[in-house]
Amino acid sequence: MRSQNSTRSTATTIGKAAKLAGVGVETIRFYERRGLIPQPLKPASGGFRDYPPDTLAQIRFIREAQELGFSLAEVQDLLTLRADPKADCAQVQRRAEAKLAEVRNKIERLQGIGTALERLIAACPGKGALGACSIIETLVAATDGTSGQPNADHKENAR
Amino acid sequence: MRSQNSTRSTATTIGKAAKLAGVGVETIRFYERRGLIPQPLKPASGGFRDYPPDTLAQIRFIREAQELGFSLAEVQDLLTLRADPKADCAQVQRRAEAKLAEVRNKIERLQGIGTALERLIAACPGKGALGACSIIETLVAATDGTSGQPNADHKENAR
DNA sequence: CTTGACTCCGTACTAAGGTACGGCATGTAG
DNA sequence: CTACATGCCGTACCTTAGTACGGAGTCAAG
Repeated sequence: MRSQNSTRSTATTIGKAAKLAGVGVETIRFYERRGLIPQPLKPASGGFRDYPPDTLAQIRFIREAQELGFSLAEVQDLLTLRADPKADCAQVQRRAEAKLAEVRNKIERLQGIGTALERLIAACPGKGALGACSIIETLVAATDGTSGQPNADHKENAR
Repeated sequence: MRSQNSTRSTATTIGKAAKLAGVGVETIRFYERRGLIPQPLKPASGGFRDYPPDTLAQIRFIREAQELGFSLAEVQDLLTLRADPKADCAQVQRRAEAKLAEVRNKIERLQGIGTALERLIAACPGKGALGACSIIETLVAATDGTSGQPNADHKENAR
């Protein structure tokens, strides 16, 4: 039983926070150390830290961005877009636009892989041996990237 | 000055391969060790390995997929979709479809982040202090994610 | 034939992103 | 009140994905 601050909402301690955000307790502590999320101060009255929903959302965001190919450093970058109250908006806008371009680029490239997979699926007759089902060829055709032709006379580059 | 030999052009040794694929020599060796790419055998006549364009394409594909959030293990998974000549097509198709679903999911989530960024950009008046520019809030609204909170009494508590 | 750049191979080290562990403090249940 | 789960904190360890290094061997030019 608590005497002070007796709202019956069972404070979100780190363990619950971890469960709610879908990460491990240690991960939260790690993010705190890295400065990716703020560490809630423990109540002066003593006891455990209480993680606000805000921070939980932030943790989920971190994981989300990470799974989509952003490093923690980049995520931090994204986070400062909102975390810095003294940056002026124009600057934030520029950075946001840069990130947006990155995101759109990622989307396009993923669509390239998606298209390649679709073709691969379509190309397979559904049964029997394959051997000609090449995502890479399809992918290269879909996305390209300085490809080389098979059997091409490949001279150049003397050292 | 090189020999005027049309059928035989300076073999693509590992160094050139690395340059062509945009990775380091050591990375190629690492991929070989991991079984992500085949290691060309050295010519019986002695000398250096010759990397076929096929393998170069594969290396580029690996990097591509990796930057889009696939681990090397997952990339390997993608690669076996075409590398295994004795898997029957139906099975490959199933796996390809699963991967395609993953890809589409990634795209959707990226679009969520993209939308959030767009809103962030639009919301900023262009000048002045912000404080209300929150990608996370926007993002959470756009993508959501495990919106299950057991009787959360919390709203705005600490700041 | 010598030089120098490059290959080959094994082992070792690094960086990022966590995970685990041990010891003590502190809330809650029985 | 006592047990026990959980919080707190620091340090150590792990996995993934490379990088670097050292001492050979090899090729191509000068």
